[in-house]
Amino acid sequence: MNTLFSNITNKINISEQEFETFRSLTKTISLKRNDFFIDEGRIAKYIAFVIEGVLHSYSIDEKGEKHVIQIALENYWISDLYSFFSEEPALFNVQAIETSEIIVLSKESFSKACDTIPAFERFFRILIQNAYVASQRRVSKIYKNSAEERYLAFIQEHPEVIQRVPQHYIASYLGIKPQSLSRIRKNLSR
Amino acid sequence: MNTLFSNITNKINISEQEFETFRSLTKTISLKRNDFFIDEGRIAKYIAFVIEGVLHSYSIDEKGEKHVIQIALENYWISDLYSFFSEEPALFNVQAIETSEIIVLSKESFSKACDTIPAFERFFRILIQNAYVASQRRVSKIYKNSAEERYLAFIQEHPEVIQRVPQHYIASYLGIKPQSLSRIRKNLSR
DNA sequence: CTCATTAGTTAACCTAGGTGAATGTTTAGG
DNA sequence: CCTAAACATTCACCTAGGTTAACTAATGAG
Repeated sequence: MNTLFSNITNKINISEQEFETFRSLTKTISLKRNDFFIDEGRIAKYIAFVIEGVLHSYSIDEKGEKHVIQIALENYWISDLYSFFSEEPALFNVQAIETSEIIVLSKESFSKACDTIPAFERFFRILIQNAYVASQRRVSKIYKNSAEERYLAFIQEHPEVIQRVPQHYIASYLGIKPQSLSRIRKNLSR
Repeated sequence: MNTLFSNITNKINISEQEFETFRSLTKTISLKRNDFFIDEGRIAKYIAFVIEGVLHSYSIDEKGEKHVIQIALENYWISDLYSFFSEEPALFNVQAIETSEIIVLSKESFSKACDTIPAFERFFRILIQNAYVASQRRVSKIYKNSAEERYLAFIQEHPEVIQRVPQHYIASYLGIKPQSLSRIRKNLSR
């Protein structure tokens, strides 16, 4: 069962033939643990769909601290969408957490896809829209909930991530230090 | 000089004629201080462009706390874009801070605009994209900077807002209590 | 014009989460 | 299969920002 096909047809209606046309515009690449897919400061030429493995996006601040933005495992799209669409330098790094297999789409192929299959324009609008909503939810959660509440919500919403991703990535995603996550987990375990 | 026309032509190329077509799909409405433009829980039927005045979007959490998401003065678009595009109930309220004049576009008119003037599809993709980037920047700032740093950055980036909007809106936007903003301002003034 | 309401300030005290450092545990890769 | 590196835990101490509450200043509706 093709995971990319169902990911797309969940959002827009396209025929298998159209999907094949789209698929021919993409290529599949492998990444080893810690390989970079996108580098902060360079233009993001591709967006990726994760077939196998886990990637994450993050930025580094002036104090050298890493801040995880997104953790993407199988069946998720990841990139610096802003850089991809605007062709401005990327604000984030995107890097593999474990050995991964991804399908990548370049900006040119994206344009071709939109030209030949009009529904794709809408697909990518929805993709950004979802990313936007996710980002807004995140702002809301930071303001409304304590780190402990955010951690509990994260476990609920992403149990698979908890299984597979080292804890300090999750701490960073939640906006706290690994030590603090440790403390929170300890309190919860009583 | 038409502020809406230049707002649009900054992002896409359209003729004056096309703009007039677009303009005929919109209507202008006035809001008094505290009037609601969008209610949390109901579908956002419109997006607004502010001609005169100030609006803000916010949500209320379980503890009854208000959290300001966006403050929009002249020449800004505001709505619950997620609700507008997905036709799901709005996550936010949008309300006038002072007496305002806005141009509104309904979902149907939006579709018509996209059908008759293809470039508009792109215009709205860019609108969401910008909203998305703004939201991501906000997450970054919360994680990377202290409340004082965020306040200083806000003054830099939005001096007009500081002039015109009561301080507690800004405190809420920054994610702190009005008392804390007062304290920060006091510390800065030495 | 005026007064009730809304906005802002200050201060004493509290708490969630950061810091630094020591210690234990896993794991990737030669 | 071993070991250096990466990851996780714990603890003592610190600090930014929250809380409560009292007080002052500004302002808009009648």
